[in-house]
Amino acid sequence: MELSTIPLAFPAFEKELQLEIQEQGEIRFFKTDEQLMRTGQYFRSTMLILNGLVKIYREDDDGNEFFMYYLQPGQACALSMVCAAEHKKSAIMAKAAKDTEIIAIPLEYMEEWMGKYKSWSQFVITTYRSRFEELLSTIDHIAFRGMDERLEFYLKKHQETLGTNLIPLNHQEIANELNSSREVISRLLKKMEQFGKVKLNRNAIEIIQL
Amino acid sequence: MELSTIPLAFPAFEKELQLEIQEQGEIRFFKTDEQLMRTGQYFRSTMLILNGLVKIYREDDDGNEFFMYYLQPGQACALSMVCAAEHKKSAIMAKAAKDTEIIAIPLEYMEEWMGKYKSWSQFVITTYRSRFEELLSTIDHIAFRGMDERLEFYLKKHQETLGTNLIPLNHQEIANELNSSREVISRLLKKMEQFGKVKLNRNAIEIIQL
DNA sequence: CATGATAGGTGACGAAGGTCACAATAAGGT
DNA sequence: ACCTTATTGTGACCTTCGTCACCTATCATG
Repeated sequence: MELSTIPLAFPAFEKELQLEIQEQGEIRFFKTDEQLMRTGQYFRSTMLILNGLVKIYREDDDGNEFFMYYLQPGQACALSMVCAAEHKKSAIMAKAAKDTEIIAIPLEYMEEWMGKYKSWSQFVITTYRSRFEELLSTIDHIAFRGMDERLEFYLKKHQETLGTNLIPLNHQEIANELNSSREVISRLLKKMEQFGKVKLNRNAIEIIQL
Repeated sequence: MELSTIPLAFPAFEKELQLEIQEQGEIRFFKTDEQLMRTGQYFRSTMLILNGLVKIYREDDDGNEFFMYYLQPGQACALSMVCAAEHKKSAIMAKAAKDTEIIAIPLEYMEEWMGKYKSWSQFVITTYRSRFEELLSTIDHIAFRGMDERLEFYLKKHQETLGTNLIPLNHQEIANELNSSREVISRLLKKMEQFGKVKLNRNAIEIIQL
């Protein structure tokens, strides 16, 4: 299986790089809702997503969590790169949003390939770049916008990423990810329903139009 | 002058890279409080700080601003790298906090040097990495902490960066940078003064102990 | 179909922080 | 010294959001 999925998820990599990844990387599987990394962990490897979907959270000392973004096949966890390179412990959590297959690249190869494969260094740069923009937009939302707008944005993002109008989450889960409380989310969703923006079902939210 | 300041600010660069920077880069001076870039601008170059100090802000559509971090000599603006590379317009503002000298590197060299000079690609990665961490910590503060803690953190950062206990800012300026209002900052500062953490002067705050 | 268990709804209340109006102090120039 | 202006202090009030208490609706399972 590895023979086919690496070129599929990372077609831009040189053939030799793909082979090295296959040789040196360690494939791991995670079922939906399983944690790929937890806060406080040290990394000695970075993770490339082969297939599935991964949710990245920030977590503070008191256990509050906070959704940041999704990782899709062909992407890598920029945080794990940062942490691995600086020998720092993670302050993030990653959870499988679907059944997910990843390949873990040990730190030493990560560094070595930077000089050896142009497509790898390109990939690392692009990863930082896109996550950087993601973070900036996250900051905008929490700094400048209220909970109502953040909720809409959150739903929109899920709609795009999951490619469906039916978001399979309950109010409590959304509240956790926005670092808010269930009641507040319930109230705001109700208001959105009155405006015809969504339709509320048990354990799912159907997006009509945002 | 260029002959001396480039190696001084960027000692890790290869000799040839330093020479290329000097040849292709354009030196620019900014006086305290002058803007280096404004929101909405397109970049065709990235900026290296030679000396002085630069403040980086995020700005939203309604003109609210929001302090993110300082750039010191030897550092580069990661945002300008992102924007230049993606041909997107800036959503940030940069302002000289002291009289500042920078050198602007056109996009084409930025790309070319990535493959040509190991120290350059190393530098770009490190720049992303450290700004990334800066952003994460910013997110933590606005997501999980109240205004009081954010204010203390803000003052601490200024103390370290400026290397002095006398922060030359008035309440209005601080409020803008924390995206709050003058009255709130005044009240919180007063409270901190009562706790013996700071001493308030007109147009300046003296840090006693945080 | 009875009974928990889980999800969602709602009102009351409080704390944080934004806004408004205006008073009280400096600082600086003339 | 006096006037002007910029800065800071303060009380009243409002909105948003978090929290508590408790209720209702829905689902799954025996």
